[in-house]
Amino acid sequence: MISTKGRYALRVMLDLAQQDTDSFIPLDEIAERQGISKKYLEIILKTLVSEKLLQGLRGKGGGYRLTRRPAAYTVGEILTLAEGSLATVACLQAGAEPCVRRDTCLTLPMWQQFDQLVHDFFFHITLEDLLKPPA
Amino acid sequence: MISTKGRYALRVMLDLAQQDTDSFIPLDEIAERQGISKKYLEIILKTLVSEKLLQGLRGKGGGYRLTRRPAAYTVGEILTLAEGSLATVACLQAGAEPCVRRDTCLTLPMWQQFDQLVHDFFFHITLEDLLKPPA
DNA sequence: TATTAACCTACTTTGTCAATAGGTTAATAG
DNA sequence: CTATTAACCTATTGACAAAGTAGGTTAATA
Repeated sequence: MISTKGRYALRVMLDLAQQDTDSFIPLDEIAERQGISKKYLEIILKTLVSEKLLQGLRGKGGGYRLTRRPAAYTVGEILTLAEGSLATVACLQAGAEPCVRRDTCLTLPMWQQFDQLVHDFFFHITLEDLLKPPA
Repeated sequence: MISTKGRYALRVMLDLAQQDTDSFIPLDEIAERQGISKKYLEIILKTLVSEKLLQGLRGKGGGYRLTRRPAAYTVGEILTLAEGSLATVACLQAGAEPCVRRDTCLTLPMWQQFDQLVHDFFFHITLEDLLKPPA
């Protein structure tokens, strides 16, 4: 289950991509347009800025803007960043301690296969793909 | 992210399938074998019994047993039951109130597509598939 | 120098996950 | 019959995260 953090992050990135401009767009504007709490968005954008997916500029005329072309962002990287991880089960998360049952676990191969599927799906969709009207 | 509820439910069903017997197996045994808290398992099995995936019998010689052949259970149905839902995003859950943005949402088609993928994956794996040693 | 707007720290509220505790009912064995 | 077994049932707990709030600080521009 993807939480609001991931979904909001994605919507903000798309919102910025839609504006199609090089100037900075203030958070107030984005929050209003998307109907998301301004203060809450702040927290989410912080991560996106620190990981260089967005550039932030303070003061008058400031705001946020993309650092790359929309085609150069994958949905997977945005979600992973905002959510912390896209792993389906705890034992497949990045820093997980090795599971005691991993050698005999009948379900592990299935989870691994599914994780691969999830990865392939989200890392092959770019922001640009989502901008195009659905077929 | 699948919680312990779903993962434990699946492991219990597999455990019972592995025993390959018609007699009832007490929860104590399953819990011990799987290394899961007995009391916690009770809660999970309650759901599985009420939905007829398992049959429970009280008293001496009692316990739990499958109601069908392992090939007649899909992983999807077990997970959906234990987790409540497999929906990826809130707006695609069973009783969700219709989203205000659904007509203009750029991400909705992607979530729908992903949900379909998840469904296809888990509802085409049976308990029997998992019993076979991985290739 | 006033205003704008990102940045930063801290807090609150709500809810779920995971588990525990203890009692009640039903089935069997002696 | 009665003791034992084991499912069934209700309630409670602690920990943690999700979602959002509040208010102050820094940096840029007009």
